[in-house]
Amino acid sequence: MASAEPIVLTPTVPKRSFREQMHLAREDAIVSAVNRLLAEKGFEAMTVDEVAAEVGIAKASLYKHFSSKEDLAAAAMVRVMNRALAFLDSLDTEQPPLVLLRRVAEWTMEVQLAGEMPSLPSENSSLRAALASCKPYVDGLMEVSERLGAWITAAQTDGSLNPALPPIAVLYTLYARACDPVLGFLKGSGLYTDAQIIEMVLSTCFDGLKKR
Amino acid sequence: MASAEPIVLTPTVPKRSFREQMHLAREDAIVSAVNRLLAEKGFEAMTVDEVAAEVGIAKASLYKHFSSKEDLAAAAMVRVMNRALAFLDSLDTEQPPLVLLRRVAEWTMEVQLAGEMPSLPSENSSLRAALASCKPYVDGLMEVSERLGAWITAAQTDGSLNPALPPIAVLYTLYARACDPVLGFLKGSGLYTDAQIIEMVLSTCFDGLKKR
DNA sequence: GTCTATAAATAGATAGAC
DNA sequence: GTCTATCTATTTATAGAC
Repeated sequence: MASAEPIVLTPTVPKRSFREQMHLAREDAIVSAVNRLLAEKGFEAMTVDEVAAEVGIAKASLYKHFSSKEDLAAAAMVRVMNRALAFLDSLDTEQPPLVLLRRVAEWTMEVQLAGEMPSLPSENSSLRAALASCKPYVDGLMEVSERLGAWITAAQTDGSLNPALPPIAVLYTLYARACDPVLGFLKGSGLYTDAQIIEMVLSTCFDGLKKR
Repeated sequence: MASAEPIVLTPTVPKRSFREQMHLAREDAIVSAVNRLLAEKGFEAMTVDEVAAEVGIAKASLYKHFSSKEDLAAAAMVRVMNRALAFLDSLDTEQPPLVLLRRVAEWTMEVQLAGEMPSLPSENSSLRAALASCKPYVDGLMEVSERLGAWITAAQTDGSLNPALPPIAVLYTLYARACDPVLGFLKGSGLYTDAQIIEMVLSTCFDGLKKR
């Protein structure tokens, strides 16, 4: 009968929630390591052994969380995309669209200089296919693209952005700046602070090399 | 005695020259394949087996010409550098320095769209070390940098290039445009011709995204 | 879910015949 | 110098005990 059952001091709901939190925390640590390695050496040069070593768990345990190296990398890409969306949400949309676009470019460069921006997979990498069939990634990318696209056309309408450029060219240019090797080059020169580097690249991006 | 020696109908000098030509032709074919694969998938994803297959020779034969994968890639990088130097030599230096710089950027983009521009090795790739200790490459890179550097300062002096930018930032920006993923993005969209793509990226590079 | 141990495939590089 | 065959190390991924 029911009266024979012992009193349970730790209810199952909080307990499962705690376990889930632990689970998510562990996965977050994994994704962080992947993200860092992806930024440092790219998908091909990154090994699953390195990831496991950096997280401090056995490689086999990794595969309980993610079923392949591509899955691992895709999770990191999804997180970056979500970070981007969160940043877009944090912006004051009352500002002029050009200012918003500039803030976005600035943010991507900060992320890159922090060593947290995964470099793009080359055109026919196995990661490309995995990303293309990863709904959270594709959805996130589309969402970001639509929001930026709206600001781009708005900035072209208000006359601050060059209206001769197709919006898609502007969008791709901003994406490319997020992984621009110029940042690493200038950082490697040791001549400038991160802030100076970002200012210079923002200037070349929005104002161009020619004198104004 | 000497009178007993047979008459040699094929002198050794032309024969060795012919053999050397064959040798160089073979090596050129190898370097071409490496160059193409390097442009297509990067150093890490390129395999020596692929190179051998593309050239149509056995892998072991490759290693008679080049002692390692890094050597193979370095040879391709050296050739690109020499192509760049040859292009610089072909320019009419009577033109304004800004025009010269624009022509250089245009040329690098043409090479990239032709699938012949090797992508940059990531910061701590094994290729980096190999290149750093490859004198022909380092010398070529320095020569190119010095020539471009002279044009950059000249263009800043004559007021056509933004004088607020450190010349090294301009130089690195031009190098980065040579491997700009925007070209591949736009090409992949299928919306524009190669000439249109180059024109757009040249515009964003020199004129910036903002309206002038 | 974590571990140790190992499978299975592939990489770069070499041996040795011709 | 070119080939076939092989070595050695590494890599992705899994088996199976706990």
